[in-house]
Amino acid sequence: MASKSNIKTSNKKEKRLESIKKAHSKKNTFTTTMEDYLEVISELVELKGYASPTDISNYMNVRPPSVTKMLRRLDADGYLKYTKYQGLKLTAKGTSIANDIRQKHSDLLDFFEIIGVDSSAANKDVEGIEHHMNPKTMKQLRKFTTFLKSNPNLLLSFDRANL
Amino acid sequence: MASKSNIKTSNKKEKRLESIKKAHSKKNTFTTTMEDYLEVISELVELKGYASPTDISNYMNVRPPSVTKMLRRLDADGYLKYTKYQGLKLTAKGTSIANDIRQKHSDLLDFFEIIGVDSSAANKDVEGIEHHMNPKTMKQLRKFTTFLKSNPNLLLSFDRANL
DNA sequence: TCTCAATGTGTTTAGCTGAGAACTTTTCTA
DNA sequence: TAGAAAAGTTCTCAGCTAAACACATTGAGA
Repeated sequence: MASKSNIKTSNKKEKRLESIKKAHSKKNTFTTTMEDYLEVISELVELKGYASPTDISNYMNVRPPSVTKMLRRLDADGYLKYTKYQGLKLTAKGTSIANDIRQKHSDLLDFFEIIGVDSSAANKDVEGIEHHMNPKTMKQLRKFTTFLKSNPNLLLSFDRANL
Repeated sequence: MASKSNIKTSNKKEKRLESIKKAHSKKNTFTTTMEDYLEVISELVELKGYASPTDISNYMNVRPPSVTKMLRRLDADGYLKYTKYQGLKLTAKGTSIANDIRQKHSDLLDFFEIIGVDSSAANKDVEGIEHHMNPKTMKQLRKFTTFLKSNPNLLLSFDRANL
């Protein structure tokens, strides 16, 4: 009886530990939505020097309360420094991620243009896939695109075949 | 006063209509997870002639109750015919989607192999992006891959440059 | 200084995905 | 063929993401 009871206790403890673990690991989750926010913020800063919640709300097509919530989260996770009513500033960590994703975006667009996808469709696809490409894969793609560009005759013959 | 009251009523009616609309449109949502299930099911059927909940559970890395739930959903939305304890059968609609996604998967793998992404990384990326590629983009990519394959010397010079 | 637009907060809603426990059905085997 | 084992199902619940509404607060310009 005593041992059975101990087993039960042990199971409970395990469950408790597991939920604590989950609760903590949650902190580290970085979602594609967060990535999108960082991308938009970085572009706004480049465009007009700052990024107001209202601007972000417009570009992300979400309501201002959602923006505030996300800004607090991005701040808590160290991607930017956000002081209410005072504006925000990307940290090194946030800047790095924003640059990464913007680089991916433009590299992918580049490639899609080369293979003849019209820019409207290309943009749509890129937004979907840019969050799922490993750095290694992007590196290869970049190499390949560079190679293609350095051999314009190849592209010309593809374009001819592609009529 | 009467008019104000009318406006309120009108707003309420609008909201009611909107929620009805949402309730109905919900039916049409098709998620990437559903697409994954269809893909796995289709592959299992090809492999061993049928797809049991346990098999699906293994391949999807989820517990059986989750599988049952998804099967009921896929049935309700017309992607397959599912009779409990009796097995399932993809409908034309479900087959078409499964084929589409499997085609995308292999075309993307094909391309990644050509540009020199190792198959482990390639597989991982493909799983992420296959759900986000438009048919038009895939068509162009397919054309491009075919073009490359029909000009092996191009690939050779890329491989040389890529050492 | 007062007002109004912008911004922030707390709370609620909605959806997706998944899991555990307990039960039912089917299958296997002794 | 009975009865145990395996497979499948149902019910209930939880975690997470995302967004909206209602309301409170702030601050900049008339």
